[in-house]
Amino acid sequence: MRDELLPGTLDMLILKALTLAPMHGYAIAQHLQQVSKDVLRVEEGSLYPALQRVQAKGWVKSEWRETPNRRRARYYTITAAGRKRLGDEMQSYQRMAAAIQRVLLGQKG
Amino acid sequence: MRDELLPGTLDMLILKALTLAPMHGYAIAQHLQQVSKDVLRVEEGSLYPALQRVQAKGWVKSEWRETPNRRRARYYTITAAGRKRLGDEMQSYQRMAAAIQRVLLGQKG
DNA sequence: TGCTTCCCATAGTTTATCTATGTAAAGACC
DNA sequence: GGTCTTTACATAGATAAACTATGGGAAGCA
Repeated sequence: MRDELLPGTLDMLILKALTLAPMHGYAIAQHLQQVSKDVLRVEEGSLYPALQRVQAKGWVKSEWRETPNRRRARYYTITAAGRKRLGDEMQSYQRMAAAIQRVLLGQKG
Repeated sequence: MRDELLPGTLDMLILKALTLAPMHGYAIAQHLQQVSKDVLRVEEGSLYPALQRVQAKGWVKSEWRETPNRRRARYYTITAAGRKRLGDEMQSYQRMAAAIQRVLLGQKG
């Protein structure tokens, strides 16, 4: 197991965060860390490549804006395709998480 | 999300399976698939490298034996270090799985 | 002036999994 | 006797994801 993140879940978590509001990268990381009670920590070296990834797939779009603090930041917005994708990923994830629980708890198949 | 497995969980699942009994690779794959109700499918190209990985770390040991079918197979047994490791990995996994659920369900941190 | 926080980004490495492929033996079927 | 399926192990090469390390810059505060 890695340290701060379950591999394969980052894109999903990013998309989920963006359903609440358009956000810049830094805010996404803060949000995930806060909601997860400090369990999920997204390194910048994971976050920004991931944002480029999901944008390249058409799941989010982005634009430069000014933050409330008067700083420039790239705001990401989830697209319709992104919402569709999020639904698929969540379903797949829940399926696997439930399956793993069955294995770990030693329940009968 | 990948297709058949949550990345980062395979070693843990293998170790968990081996707490039930020593098993050969093929049996481990069958066991995981069955207990997970066909959700978890471990490809051979993932399984055997993983078995070498956990053996190299000292979490399992192995020996050639004869199966009930009179075939030769390499049986893997979990070690004390492996049980310790399994406990750590399960705890870490449960922590992250719970954190991800909080994000996906939109609960407050 | 210097420190901290906010914010973006990339290069290079590591790790994990998958695809594809090869070997081989047992048993069933024809 | 020949073929197919199942059981069983293994590796090479590709792909993808995440990490470490590093760089820049602007705002605000001491």
